[in-house]
Amino acid sequence: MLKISKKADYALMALQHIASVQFGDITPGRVVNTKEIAEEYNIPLELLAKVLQVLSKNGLIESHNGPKGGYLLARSAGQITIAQILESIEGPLGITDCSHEKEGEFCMQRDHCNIRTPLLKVQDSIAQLLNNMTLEDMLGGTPLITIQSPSAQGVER
Amino acid sequence: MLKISKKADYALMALQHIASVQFGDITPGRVVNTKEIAEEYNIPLELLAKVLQVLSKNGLIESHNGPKGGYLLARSAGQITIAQILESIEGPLGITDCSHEKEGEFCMQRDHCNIRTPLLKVQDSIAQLLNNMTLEDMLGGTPLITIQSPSAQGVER
DNA sequence: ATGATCTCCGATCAATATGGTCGGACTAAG
DNA sequence: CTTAGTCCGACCATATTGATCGGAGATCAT
Repeated sequence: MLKISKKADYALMALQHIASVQFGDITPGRVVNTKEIAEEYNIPLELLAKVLQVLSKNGLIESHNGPKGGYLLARSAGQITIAQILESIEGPLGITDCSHEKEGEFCMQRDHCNIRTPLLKVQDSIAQLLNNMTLEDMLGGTPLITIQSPSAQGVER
Repeated sequence: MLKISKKADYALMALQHIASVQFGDITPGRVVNTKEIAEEYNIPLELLAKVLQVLSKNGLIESHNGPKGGYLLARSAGQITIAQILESIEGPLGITDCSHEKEGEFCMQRDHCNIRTPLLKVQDSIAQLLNNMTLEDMLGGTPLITIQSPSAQGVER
């Protein structure tokens, strides 16, 4: 339960990769294209492309067209939260259907609903959790990808 | 994103209702049947029935067959956690596909995966949150349902 | 300047999971 | 023994997700 979609998974992997390349010590500032990521992580190329499109559209990354083109983080890794990434792909956080009810629309159970308040509390807790975690935290937490470079030039955050 | 299924919603509503009846001051220990819950909360009868079957099968509630039959909480409200309820309906908690990988099966991205560890951390936090919240907490948080028929115990509305 | 190639982009199709429904089996009261 | 009421298990329709295809735009090499 509460499984996030594959697309969201791919988005996280891709952004982590872009961040590690862009802010790494090997080739800082390098532009990275879709194909590179897809091959590195065995992600279907076209699907990943679509995911990156959405991230670009939502202002998380910048796209550069043409040969030698690719993607670039729109802001620093510390300024991109997990919540922002997931919401870009899967839409706003909502444990229940009635989380974002507009004025005038109610779920069929609303009038006698007994679980709305406590569930919203749970939702807030999760939101807080995801908002306090950034891409930078992900870089530090796990061993970074290591591109085949014989001179292992210490990769750190 | 991270939306829980309707069935899980219904399960929570039903259990909250059963608990509030069983441990309430009006008719303590009363058995409550599917129809009563379905009508009270406008839930499709047959679907709710299926949900309750699963809860019964998983040992959260006890079923009593025949006329005057119905369901009863298997243990006290304080001993039933939200996590147990949700997992009964939607299966074990798993943010990612690789959360419960058996020995020998790996996702296609596993060898270079860079997000597994941090995501598992997030998952643990959510699990802790859901495990620390019980049905009893839900009873206290919201105004209890009020059956509007002090005289007749039976058909209303 | 121009061609060609490489990139991103939008619309389309299949697979899975969910929401919802139907008829049968059992139990216990009258 | 009859009968009404309950739980139970298998079935179908729909919606969301996963994956795919061809086209438009931009940059570099000639």
